Amino acid sequence: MPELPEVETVVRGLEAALRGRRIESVRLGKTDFIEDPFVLEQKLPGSRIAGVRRYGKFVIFELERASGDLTGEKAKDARLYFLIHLGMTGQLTAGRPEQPVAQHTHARFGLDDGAELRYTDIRRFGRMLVVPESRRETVLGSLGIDPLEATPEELAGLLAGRRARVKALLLDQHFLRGLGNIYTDESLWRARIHPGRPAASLRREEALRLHRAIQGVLREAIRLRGSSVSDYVDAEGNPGEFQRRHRVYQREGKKCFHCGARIGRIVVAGRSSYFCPRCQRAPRRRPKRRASQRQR
DNA sequence: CTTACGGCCTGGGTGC
DNA sequence: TGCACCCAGGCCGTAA
Repeated sequence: MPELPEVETVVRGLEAALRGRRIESVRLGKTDFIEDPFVLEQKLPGSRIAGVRRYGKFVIFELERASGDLTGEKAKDARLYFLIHLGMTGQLTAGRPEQPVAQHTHARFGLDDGAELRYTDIRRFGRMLVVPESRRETVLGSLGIDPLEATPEELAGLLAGRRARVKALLLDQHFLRGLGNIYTDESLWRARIHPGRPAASLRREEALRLHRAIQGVLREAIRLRGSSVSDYVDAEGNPGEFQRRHRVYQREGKKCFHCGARIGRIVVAGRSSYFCPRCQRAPRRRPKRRASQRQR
């Protein structure tokens, strides 16, 4: 499941392999995950890949249109953004066109050095769209801050005053951009915070610990080239290694690396949430507002 | 506005 | 061999 570290790994691989290349051809298979397939076929051939970047879980190809076909007013849209969200099972790989084509490969882009960029996606939960500069904000503008760029104060400030459960917020791409189920669970375990805690109930010290945990987990995961749980592979088609370092994710019933208690699973924000019931204490049951009810 | 929740998309894995 | 069912992440609509 591509989250921030996986997308970052893919982007670094693509950047190294594709920067400066010109797209020569586009071949599409199933297109129901593409906003407008015609625009892809129309705009991409002839474009040069000026750079490949990550924004949240999006891969962004910065494209420069050949200068010849641009005039006057349109020049400001000379820069196009080719946005790809890998969804759950999306893979973006760069290789030789003669390599066998994997099942569920729905887009192939021929490049001017003879290489081929391929998009493979079993579930097609991914997304693909081309937007001009002027529409970039519409698509990406509502996303939250990048967890690797956020300062401890920033995160603590955003969590304060929110009644939603902390895990729901961490998963919300409009709150933080880039975390998914694996890295929220791993971060919360590391910070020893129960996923069901209301965000506002976190003490300052806990919020700072969470910030530290998130950045630590993400940095290590990037260093190990992401987690390959089901389908994820990097730009060269190789799996990552961080799944070996998972401490709670999909470890229900196994021993906690901290305390030895059995890892539990509950549903929070509609997602399976793995946690250690001893290290990550459950929030107090909703206090019934009876004056007579006393604590402990 | 905020929050919670159910449903939808697709197809691999599982259990019968 | 078949088949119903569950689940995954993101998103959207609805209700409180």
